[in-house]
Amino acid sequence: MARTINERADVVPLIAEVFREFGYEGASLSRITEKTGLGKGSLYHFFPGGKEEMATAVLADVDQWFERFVYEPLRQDDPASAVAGMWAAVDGYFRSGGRVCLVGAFALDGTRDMFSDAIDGYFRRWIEALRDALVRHGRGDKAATMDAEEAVFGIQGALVLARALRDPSLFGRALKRLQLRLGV
Amino acid sequence: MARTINERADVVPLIAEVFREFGYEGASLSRITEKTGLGKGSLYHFFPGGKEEMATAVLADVDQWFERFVYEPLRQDDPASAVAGMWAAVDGYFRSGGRVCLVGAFALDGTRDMFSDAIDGYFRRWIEALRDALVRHGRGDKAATMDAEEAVFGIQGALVLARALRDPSLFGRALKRLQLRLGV
DNA sequence: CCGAATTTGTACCAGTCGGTACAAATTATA
DNA sequence: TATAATTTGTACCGACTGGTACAAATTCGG
Repeated sequence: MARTINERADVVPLIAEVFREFGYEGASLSRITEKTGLGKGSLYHFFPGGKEEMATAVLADVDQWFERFVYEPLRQDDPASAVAGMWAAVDGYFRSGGRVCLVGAFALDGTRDMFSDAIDGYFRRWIEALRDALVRHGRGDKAATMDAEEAVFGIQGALVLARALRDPSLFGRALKRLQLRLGV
Repeated sequence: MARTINERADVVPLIAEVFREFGYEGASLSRITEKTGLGKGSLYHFFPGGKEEMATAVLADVDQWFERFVYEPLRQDDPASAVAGMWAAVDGYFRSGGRVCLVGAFALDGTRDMFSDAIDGYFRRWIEALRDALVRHGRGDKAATMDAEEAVFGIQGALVLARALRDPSLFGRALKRLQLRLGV
């Protein structure tokens, strides 16, 4: 019938927003069609696997972003500037606390079992990349692991709390605090 | 038809488990029926307001538990022992990372808007009670607030990460770390 | 400009959702 | 034991769920 300018890649971030806002179960196809402007025909053309494939695509998209702007720099760049870049990237990505972590949200309920590999990989590689940078910066192996874990779960908790209290500014405060703790 | 030993109060924790496991949207009445062994008739007898009233009751139950075993001691008991008691209570309540925070889970998706007062109050009173204890212990006002915030969002983030990585032991490590940070 | 491939809207499906109605069964009161 | 109040199972409701089928519209290759 019609050809719009939408490619699959253009739609993924829109679908991501719906998942972020309502969770996997709450993200109904009707809400997704509403947000994307695509009918079921187009949606199932792009994602023959339906809702599950949409979520997989969204998770892959998120993963790709972090891989490129966070993990890879942590592994390759100068440790100090890579870590500094991480805090900036994270603050930007989560809109200074106004946005929630989709992977963290999926992890909390039964959705996790559907996407456990993607969810596990996202956090594991984040922690490993950060630990790697800390070690290269001179921190001991054990301490670096703990520090990396603390930074990552600190970010997740700050997102939860900022949203629960409807106080995005808490996220910025928390990032500052975590940054100081890391001492890099 | 039948009279079982179930009182409303006995059913609430069971319903809580369903919400914890599947989230608000994913907790269907059929799952709740299955878990509790109660038919719709009984369920709507106890909770005329339906699913929403069940969630309200569950949140009130959680709140009551924390008020009694965490907030109240923090406000009234000797600061050092109350804070120590908090870590023990939290570790026990969340089953050393094997259990998720229902309030945190609700906070992350669209469910928050339905129960924002309960969610907001749970975290706000927790932080305030902890700050209060820290101040009585000699910490300055500003620093105590930051410390309290960090402890609470640290716990939340540790729960997210422990579940995401399927590694409950991470929660214990995190609690230890947060406890040291607090220095009480 | 024509035919093939792609893209899309719409109607429809069975299943499940939360919720209601109500009679039957059980318990409590006397 | 008779009766009133409580508790419960079940059938049913309209709405919505994710998903399928398919023909019409559009775009693209020649």
